[in-house]
Amino acid sequence: MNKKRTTIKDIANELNISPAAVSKALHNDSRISTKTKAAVKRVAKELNYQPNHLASALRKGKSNLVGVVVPKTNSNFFSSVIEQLEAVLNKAGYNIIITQSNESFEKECKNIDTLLYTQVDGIIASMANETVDLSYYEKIKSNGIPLILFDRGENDLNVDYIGINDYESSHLIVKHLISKGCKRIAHIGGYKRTRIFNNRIKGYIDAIEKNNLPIDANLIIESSLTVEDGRHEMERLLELKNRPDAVYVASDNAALGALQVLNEHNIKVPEDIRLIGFGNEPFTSLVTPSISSIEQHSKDIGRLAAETFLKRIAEPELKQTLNKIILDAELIVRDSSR
Amino acid sequence: MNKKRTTIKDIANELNISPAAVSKALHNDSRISTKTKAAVKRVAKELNYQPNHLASALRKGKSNLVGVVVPKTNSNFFSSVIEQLEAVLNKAGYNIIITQSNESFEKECKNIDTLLYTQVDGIIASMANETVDLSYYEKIKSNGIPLILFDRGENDLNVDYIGINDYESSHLIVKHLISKGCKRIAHIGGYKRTRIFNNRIKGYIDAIEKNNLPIDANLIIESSLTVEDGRHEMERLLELKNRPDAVYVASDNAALGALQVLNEHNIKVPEDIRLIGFGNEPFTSLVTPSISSIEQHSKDIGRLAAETFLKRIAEPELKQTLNKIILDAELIVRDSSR
DNA sequence: TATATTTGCTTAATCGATTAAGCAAATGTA
DNA sequence: TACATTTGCTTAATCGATTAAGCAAATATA
Repeated sequence: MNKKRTTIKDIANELNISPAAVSKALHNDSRISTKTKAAVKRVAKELNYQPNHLASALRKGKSNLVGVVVPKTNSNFFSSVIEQLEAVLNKAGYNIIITQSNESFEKECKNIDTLLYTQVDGIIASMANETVDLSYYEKIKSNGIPLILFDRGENDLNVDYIGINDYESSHLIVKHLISKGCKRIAHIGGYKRTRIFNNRIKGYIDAIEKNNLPIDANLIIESSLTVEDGRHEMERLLELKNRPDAVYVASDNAALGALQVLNEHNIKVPEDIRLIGFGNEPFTSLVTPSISSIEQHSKDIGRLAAETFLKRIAEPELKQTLNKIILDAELIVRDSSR
Repeated sequence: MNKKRTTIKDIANELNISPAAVSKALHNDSRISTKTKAAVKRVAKELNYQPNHLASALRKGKSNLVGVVVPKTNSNFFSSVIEQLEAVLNKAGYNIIITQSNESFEKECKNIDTLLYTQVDGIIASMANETVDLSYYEKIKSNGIPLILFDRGENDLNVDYIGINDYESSHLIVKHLISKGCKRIAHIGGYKRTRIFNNRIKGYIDAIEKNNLPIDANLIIESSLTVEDGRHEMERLLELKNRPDAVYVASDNAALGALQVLNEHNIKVPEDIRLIGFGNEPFTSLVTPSISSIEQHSKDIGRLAAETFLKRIAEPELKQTLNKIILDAELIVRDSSR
């Protein structure tokens, strides 16, 4: 077993030239003869040379690593965003380090520290539900590396952001439900402190008012949007004297929980109550009845986030400003609201 | 904005001592006085010193990064394994780089190259469905860094492996179904070339024979186990003159597809046909009827994989041998087979 | 008191690749 | 022919932290 890895020095010795010449040859420097380049590349292959990334990263002051912070990778949305990030960034010579916050603020801070410590060249993040204190994100900015937010972002940070139009999504949903004859539309939403959920709530309220329906505080609920939350809040809605005839849930998981409860109570969906989720996770089309939902264009978001990062790296003189890319959301109508 | 980061040299200058002393003080070397250590740490804090990971990694010959290769992060199984890997390895000072193969052999090879190039100290992997050629994994071994496989592994590589007892799982399932009176049990499995799926098939066949039921080749199917495959293969099973009275599907996704088809055909589950999946993904308890499945103990697998890696690092003299940790699987009985 | 040991630091080499500076030979230009 | 430029390489410094080797002062031991 060859204990030691091949270095440029080994190649240099083999050919009786200097390591510097080898380095330049491998980078196709114009001041190296074609003959030498060929020889270097041949020997490099023979000795199975693998460049030492740490050494060049140290010397060049950049690691070619991009840190990614997401709440959890097990949703189709995040894994699909990550897939695109990887595809675009790999092509540009970057690798990504993925970390999960599990929706915990504390874990998120640890992850950011870890990434900064690993000398990443930039961070692409989507915030945990819990995150309100932005000091750790300010830390990234003051470190001088690009910070790109997606989906769960925050205007106050004044950085690049890519997401969908949450406010408009709510309008799409309410309009659709009203067109189906609904008059009492409930909203099981996320917490207002998270900007995207706040936008969905605001969109919901404005759309209801715009369509001359009354606002009923009992029909507007904030939660963490887990399956369990969906179950619990749906049970509560069913206890109301005046039940809703439609429920707009701000996540597919919570919508799934709500659907279970409706099924258990033998309430017909969509006939008795119409249901709409958010995120267009694959299971929405697989459950019975299938759940209408909002497509978030995860692939576009991933691609745009990666491209935005590369743009920042290419033009570091551009000063960081709030630069939002907002994609149009799309309502996918399925059986639960037909 | 402080362009330059603080280095040990800056601290050394501030205190008029050598950089070497600073390095030792920060590592609590016994040959540095308590006074100096305190001063160094105070100044390090004042100047907001962040150690340069690349430099120490280069010098020490290790990056403290561990590469992870999985087919896709969007299942609960893999994201849960990754969560545990991260937890255990972070505690030991390692960070992880996650890559997804998307079940593509080509992508998997690229990922491995990328990880080796990034100088990871080890690789923890679960193979893509497509992977048959093991040369890339041999490349990892010949690189001298530990390789740990989990779930989708391969005996021929002679490395550490952590997984559940697939063969025994099939026995559990068949036994359970027979206890419910089933006599024609079908198996929608994965491809035999993947060891775990082959073991499930062998376990299924042996269990059927052990219970004196006839083997019917029409009831044994190989596929990629996606939702679509589950749908398609279930349709085919329903076309048989002699329909099965139970279906054991080797993945939850495919089981979900099968369940959809059964629902669409108004075939009652479990009364007419019993159904069992594999993996215990959260949605199995959420669909109607809920799907019986095999719990794979993802958290244990993640923890054990991480610990195995750390053991290899701690005792590099131990020579790589086939070292399998096989966990007992657990059958979770739900409505689809009750 | 004379010698041995310990303490607390410094010096300098090192990890491997990159790159500014420089030099000799080859080639071009007047 | 005399000088300028280009070509093709070498030398040596550098990135920042670590560490073997060494040295002087302080302390211990006989």
